[in-house]
Amino acid sequence: MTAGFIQSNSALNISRFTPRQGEVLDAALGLLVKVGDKLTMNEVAKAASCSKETLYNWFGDREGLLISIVQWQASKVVMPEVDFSRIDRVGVIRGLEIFGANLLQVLTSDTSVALNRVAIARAVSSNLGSIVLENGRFAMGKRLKPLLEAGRDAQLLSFDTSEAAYRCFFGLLVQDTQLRMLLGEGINMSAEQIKAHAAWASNQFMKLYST
Amino acid sequence: MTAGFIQSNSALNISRFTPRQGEVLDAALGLLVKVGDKLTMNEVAKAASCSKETLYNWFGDREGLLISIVQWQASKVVMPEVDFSRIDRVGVIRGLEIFGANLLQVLTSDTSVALNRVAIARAVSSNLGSIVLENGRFAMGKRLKPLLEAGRDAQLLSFDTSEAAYRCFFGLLVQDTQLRMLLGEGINMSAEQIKAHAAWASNQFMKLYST
DNA sequence: TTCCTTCTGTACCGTACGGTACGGTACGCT
DNA sequence: AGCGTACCGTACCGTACGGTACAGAAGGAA
Repeated sequence: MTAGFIQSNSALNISRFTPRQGEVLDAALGLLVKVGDKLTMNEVAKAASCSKETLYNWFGDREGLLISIVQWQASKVVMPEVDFSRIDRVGVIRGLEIFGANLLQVLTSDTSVALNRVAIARAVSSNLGSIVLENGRFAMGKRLKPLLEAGRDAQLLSFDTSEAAYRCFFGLLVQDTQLRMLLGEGINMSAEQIKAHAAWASNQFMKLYST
Repeated sequence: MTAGFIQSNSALNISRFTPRQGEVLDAALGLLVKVGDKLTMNEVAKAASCSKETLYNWFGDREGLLISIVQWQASKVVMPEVDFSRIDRVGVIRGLEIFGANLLQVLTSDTSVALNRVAIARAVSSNLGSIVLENGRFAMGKRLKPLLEAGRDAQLLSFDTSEAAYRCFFGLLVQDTQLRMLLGEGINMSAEQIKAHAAWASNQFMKLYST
């Protein structure tokens, strides 16, 4: 059980944005965290020291800018990658703990909260929600499932579908934390608390799914 | 293990709204479910066949109207009440199942999703989020904890705090369902699926917390 | 009847904001 | 040098929407 971090989108941090566009999107993201959905194009242009016309040339319209912000952020998130070559019970638990701590860390970050807020706010009339879902929850599932399935192959875990097992782990890990943060409750989890909770969730998960 | 339904706010369905105000709030709620946060005062007035001036007289401003909608809806939600006089292992499980099924039913309803969406959208600049939290997640905890504590008193369950146990049950029950619905994923759970999932969650919960 | 209260319907005001136009500048490239 | 491209800053337009004002209907009390 070892190793490093991988980009959440494509291998070599290739994104569809130029460096300058990245700067603009960083400024927009920072603003989004501050003011939420009431972010205006004027404010973005001012904060990024670029003209509104450039914003519209690059991103089309406000919706396109928001989508680009989400994709830009997703291209920056890194998650741990695990090595399944030599897997045992302790390795599975370690993998769950590392993955869980990282996931919880991301989900409780200001950035994630802000992006989910705006995606939820616009979910009725936009597909921003599905993009967030795709780059967030769905991408996470694809990361964890190999570990779960390796555990099952090694006769360490028992479940019908890795999807169901992932959802259960997610529930144990996140509980109502994310929703409460989205609703504005000021929850501050230290790195230690996050680690401890991820360890607890991994432990509970093993109680339910280990052979 | 028996019995009925209680109002989620005060005993006798006394709310701070007149019948006519309730009609207006019902119309507003229906509209909110349809169009989400971009609900306008003009639309509400039209849908409710009342004048804008009346809306402002009754509810102060748009924010006040939204708060009133939340409180109006909360005053209509009913949850099952359980009888703890004769409690045993089967009774605890039954209580969890009934409670869980009702909670999941509420959380996956169009109304709940719409209200949570608008509360989340405005969480940065308004206290609507805390009101939703108070009437939703928090009120639910107060309903379930007596059952959990009765189970502990009867030596059937073991946990440190009923809060932690409740959060774990919530996690097992809701998992990522609510977030995905908030983000616009069309999840339709039939009453049977909800019941089955509540039973599964109750069962898993007992594996973790029964003595 | 007259007066008062409460409500509806509509017209109106001010402003914020998405989107566009355009002049001016920096920096290539030939 | 001349030209094109890409960008900044700013002024501007149109509209949607929160909030207010007001005229008049409905009904109740005297």
